[in-house]
Amino acid sequence: MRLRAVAVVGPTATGKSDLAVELAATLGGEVLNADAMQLYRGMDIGTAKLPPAQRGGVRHHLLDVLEVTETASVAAYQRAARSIIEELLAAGRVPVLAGGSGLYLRAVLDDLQFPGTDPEVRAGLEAELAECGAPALHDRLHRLDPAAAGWILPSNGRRLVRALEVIRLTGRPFSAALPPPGPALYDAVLIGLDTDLAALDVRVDARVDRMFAAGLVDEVRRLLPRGLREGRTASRALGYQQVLAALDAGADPACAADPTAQATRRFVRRQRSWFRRDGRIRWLESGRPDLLDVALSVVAGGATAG
RNA sequence: GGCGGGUUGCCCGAGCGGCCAAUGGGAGCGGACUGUAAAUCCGUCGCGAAAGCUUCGAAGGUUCGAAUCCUUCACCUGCCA
Repeated sequence: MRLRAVAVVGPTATGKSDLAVELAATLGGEVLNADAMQLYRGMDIGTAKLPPAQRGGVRHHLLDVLEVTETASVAAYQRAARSIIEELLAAGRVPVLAGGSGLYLRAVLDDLQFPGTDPEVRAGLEAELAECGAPALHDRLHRLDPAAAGWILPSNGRRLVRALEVIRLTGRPFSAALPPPGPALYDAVLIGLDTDLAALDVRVDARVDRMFAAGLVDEVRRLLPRGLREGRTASRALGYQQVLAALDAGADPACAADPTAQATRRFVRRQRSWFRRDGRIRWLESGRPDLLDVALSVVAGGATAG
């Protein structure tokens, strides 16, 4: 069998991590995390990070590589992931990506190029956004780069800031739009795990309950002195965000379970709408008894079991 | 027992005679997405394809016209006893 990368994708709570471990174990590979929040050291329970004991002896990469105070970055992730993938392939090992961060996955598997960033330019634009509002930025973008202004809504401050930042830094229009999925790099096979929405919702609820029972609140408390609150990305993670809000409100943090489950259910829907339009993904029913076998045959090449 | 305040669409909550199927937020449903992506943002959201129909605790009433005014009833709630 020729050496190719594998990516296990799909919404939360479908069993991606477990399948990835099994695939890696069987194929002689290693797992690469493709989940923006599992990048963080100390964020274990709430991100459903596979505990070392459950990694089946398979080496995992890109877990615990950021402090909660650090802001995550797709571009940095892209560089790191690619360099690991290339090393693995060179060593004859199969890279198995697993995660639910759609943009991160595409950054690795597609030819996306992220123009640079500059903290000062960014800060300036963000200040302007706060003062003048998004529509003002959109007006400016419209003058500088009508194409970009056409596909970024006047209300989306975040993306307007980024577009203007790129233009200022590169002096060129920021016309980059997400390309339609082409052949994946590393000859990657994309395996999607999903199941009936109602069933998924039930699994999400149960999973959130388990997280709180397993000590998510304590985990958040432990991360506070390490700067969780100041972390731009980490403080927004599902569960962590809700526990922080409860603590701030002087409420019982255990009450954060409900909003966490709710937010997670909404997240699942966003993930689906992201992955759904990637025609390269071979969707498999999460939890089917022969999952590993079917996945292996998909990896082996084009088998139409499904 | 006495004097108040309240009851609005799945939830919270505006409206206080016509411009109200009823501001806004949340949830739900759908969608977008190139350096915070578990982020950010958009649409939709009583029923109906439409004409139109049925809503603002209940029943009456006043008015050309009421969620908005009056009466009674039910329930919730504040203060004084």
